[in-house]
Amino acid sequence: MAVGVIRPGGRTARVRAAVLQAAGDALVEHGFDRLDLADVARRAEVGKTTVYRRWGTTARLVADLLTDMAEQSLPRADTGSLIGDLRANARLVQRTLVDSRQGALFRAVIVAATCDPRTAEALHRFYAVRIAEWVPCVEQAVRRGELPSGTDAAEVVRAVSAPLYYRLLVSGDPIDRATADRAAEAAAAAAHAGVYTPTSSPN
Amino acid sequence: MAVGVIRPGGRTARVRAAVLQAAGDALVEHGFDRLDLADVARRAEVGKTTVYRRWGTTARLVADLLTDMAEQSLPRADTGSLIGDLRANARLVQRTLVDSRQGALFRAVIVAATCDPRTAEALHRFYAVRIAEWVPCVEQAVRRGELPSGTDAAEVVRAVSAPLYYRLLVSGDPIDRATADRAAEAAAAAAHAGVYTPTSSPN
DNA sequence: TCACTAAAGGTACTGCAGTTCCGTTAAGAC
DNA sequence: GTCTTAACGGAACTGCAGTACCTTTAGTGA
Repeated sequence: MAVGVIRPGGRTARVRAAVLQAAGDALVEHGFDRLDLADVARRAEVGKTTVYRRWGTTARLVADLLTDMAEQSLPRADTGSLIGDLRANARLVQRTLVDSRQGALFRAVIVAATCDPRTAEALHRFYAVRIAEWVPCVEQAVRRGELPSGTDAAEVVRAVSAPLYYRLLVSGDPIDRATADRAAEAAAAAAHAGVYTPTSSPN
Repeated sequence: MAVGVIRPGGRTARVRAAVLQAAGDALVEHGFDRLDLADVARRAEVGKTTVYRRWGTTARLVADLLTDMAEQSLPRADTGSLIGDLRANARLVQRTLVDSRQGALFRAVIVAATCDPRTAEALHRFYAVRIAEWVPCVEQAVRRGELPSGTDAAEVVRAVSAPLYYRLLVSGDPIDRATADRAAEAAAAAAHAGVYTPTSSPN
């Protein structure tokens, strides 16, 4: 066998899957600050040396978890109207952040990103993928004439999520369905008013 | 002297001030994850035992730092128009988050809040104070007839900050002045459309 | 099926964050 | 001033996260 050949098949992949699963569980239970690689190894029934060798730090393990999460993207909605699509997106984000497992996981992952540049990059890629998935909703609305042409679609999608993440991380206010709907309506209203077109600057 | 008397004067206050200053410096330099109480003690020229005894953990030290920060609130603007006031607020937040010291400090403090419930409470109080400071801008706009009566003023103020914090913590997109202005305009447009009135649900 | 070696596993070690213990300093009541 | 004790300080200790080193397992080309 040739020297330096990478072996992704079988065991290696199995170990990665087990460790990422265990890492997710540990993050949900203790949060990122109490994440211990030896504990992850125990849960994954894998040698702790392996975890330290392949990932090195908790932040880089989370970065790998994120690239894994980015691959399982959820499909966007297509309700036929902008507000319907944005509301569907807002409610999806709301449900995710409120869910005890997913919410804890997202919080942990965002914290991890502030500790390591590579993890931050993985997080930004993850959200770039998620946002790109919903961009067509806004582009369709522009084509239907619901929104001014030149509207920055990605910015509209970001505007829907922003108030929900703000509550999760900053203000601590509850994230209920009404909040989600308001976030969708606010983004739609601002887009209608032409706030997200590059040229205009109303008032 | 009576038993159990608290001694806040002189030394105790001096130690607290020195430690909080040192904690801020350390947070800006290393971030919350690499915050070491022994290092803080060294910077503050204070015994490390003292820091461990009075604060115990890094998260609780940050909580104390936050209550200290909440006391030095910045005055709100009064430009005479809603969009003027909101833009002033957005630009203030933008400058704060972009500033290398303040930005790092806010990031660290938000991370710390995810690690300890008491720190989270301190963070939420801090933002409650900051938001309350700007609420009158929106209330004045309602009185001037710029916005529908019944508008949730605090929600409008939160809506201005949300996109900026979303970029800081989640998407990683740059936070420039144009972003700040757009955040202010979006909040104003949504408020105009009646999104932040409890009864209505446009569309 | 065999030979080669990438990758995993086990165990003993080390450094340092966090604790304990006890002596010292100074705030504040009288 | 003087006495009490809250609060600080130094130094030795401990437990565990992270490392080093060597052995074992199993993926893959021939």
